[in-house]
Amino acid sequence: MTEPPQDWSAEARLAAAGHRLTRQRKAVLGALLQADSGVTAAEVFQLARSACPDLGLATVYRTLEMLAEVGAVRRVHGDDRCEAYVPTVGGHGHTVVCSGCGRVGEFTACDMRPVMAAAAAETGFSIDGHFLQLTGTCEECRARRRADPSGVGKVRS
Amino acid sequence: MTEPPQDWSAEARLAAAGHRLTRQRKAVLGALLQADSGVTAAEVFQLARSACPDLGLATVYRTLEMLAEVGAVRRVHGDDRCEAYVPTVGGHGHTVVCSGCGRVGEFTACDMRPVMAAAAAETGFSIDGHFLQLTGTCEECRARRRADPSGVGKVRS
DNA sequence: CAACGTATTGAAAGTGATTCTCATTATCGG
DNA sequence: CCGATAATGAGAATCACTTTCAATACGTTG
Repeated sequence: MTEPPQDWSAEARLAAAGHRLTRQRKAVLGALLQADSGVTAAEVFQLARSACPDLGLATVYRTLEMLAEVGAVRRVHGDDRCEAYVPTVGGHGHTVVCSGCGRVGEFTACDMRPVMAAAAAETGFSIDGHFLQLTGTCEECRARRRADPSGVGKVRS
Repeated sequence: MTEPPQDWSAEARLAAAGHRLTRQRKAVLGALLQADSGVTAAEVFQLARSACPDLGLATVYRTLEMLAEVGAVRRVHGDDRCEAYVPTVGGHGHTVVCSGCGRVGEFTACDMRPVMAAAAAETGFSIDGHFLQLTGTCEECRARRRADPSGVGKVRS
C-alpha cells in the first residue's frame, strides 16, 4: 500500500483508488477544468473530443461516475430532475430520506440564513434559494438495526 | 372569484390554481397518500391503476408535474441523478449555481448542525448526511443586470 | 338539467439520455 | 520489455420521459 500523495488532485485521487490514468480520462479531466460552469456529460464528450478524437460517449459516462466516486467532481442537481415524489404536509419544508427503507420525513424548521451568508461571503454570489435534503435513519430502522445488527441490508420492496 | 378554502389539501390547491379535479388525478393523489415513502412515477402509475384501470402513463407524469407546481407534492432527489458536473476544489463542499449563466461556485463553510438538530427533533430520524445546493446570482450576472435591467435572459452558450 | 367550451385524457410514436456487450487495446507493475 | 487485466469504442439496447392528436369528461352557464 503506497502512501497516498498529499495533494487531492483528480489524478492523485484516481491513483489512490487504484484506477489507471488513461488518455481518455485525462481528456475528460481537461474538459471539466476548461469550464467554469457545470458541464453535462454531452458537453464533456464534445469538449474532450478535441483532445482525444476517438473518445467514446460510454467512456465519458464511466469516467464521470468514477470521478464522482473518488470525489474529484461534484454533481450539480436540477430541481426538476428527481427520482420520487412525496405528498406535501405543510408549506415550505424539506425532506429527510431514510437510507434504510426509503421512508421520507418532512421538516419545516430550516433556518439556512447563517449558511447562506457564509456561502455568499465565500463565493461572491448573492444567494436567493436553497435546495436541501437530509439523509438519515428512521425510528423503525434504528429499532430493527438494534434487534439484528448484522442485517444492515435495505428493505425497500 | 371564489375565496380559496383555508385548507391546503392537494384538492384545494388544484382548484385554487384553476385545474380540474378528474378521476385520474384523484387516483394519482390516492397512490401518493398510500405510500409513506417516496414513490417513483412508475410506482404511482402501478398503484393508481387499481383505482383507475384506464389511467395512462403520460397522465401520471403530467399530474405529478402539476402537483409539484402547486406545491402538493415534493420532489425527492437522488444523489446520482444529476444534470451537470464540476471539478471539486477542496474536500467537503457544496455548490452555488448562478441562475443567470449557470456558472458554479463552491463553498466549504457549511455548518449544518443547527438545521440537522432541528430536523432530527421534528422528524424523529437520526440525521447522518446532508445534500445542499444553493442558487443565486454571480458577480458578472449582477453587473450585467445592472447595466441592462431589461435583458434578464439567460446567457448559457 | 342539458348543452357547451375547453381542459384533460390514452395510446402510441418519438426523443434523448444513459447503460450494456464484447471483441480489441493500452496501462502499469514486475 | 511483457503480460495480466483494467479500460475502451461502437452500436445496440434499455429506460425515462414527452409529444401528438383525436376522443372524452369536467364544471359552468343558460
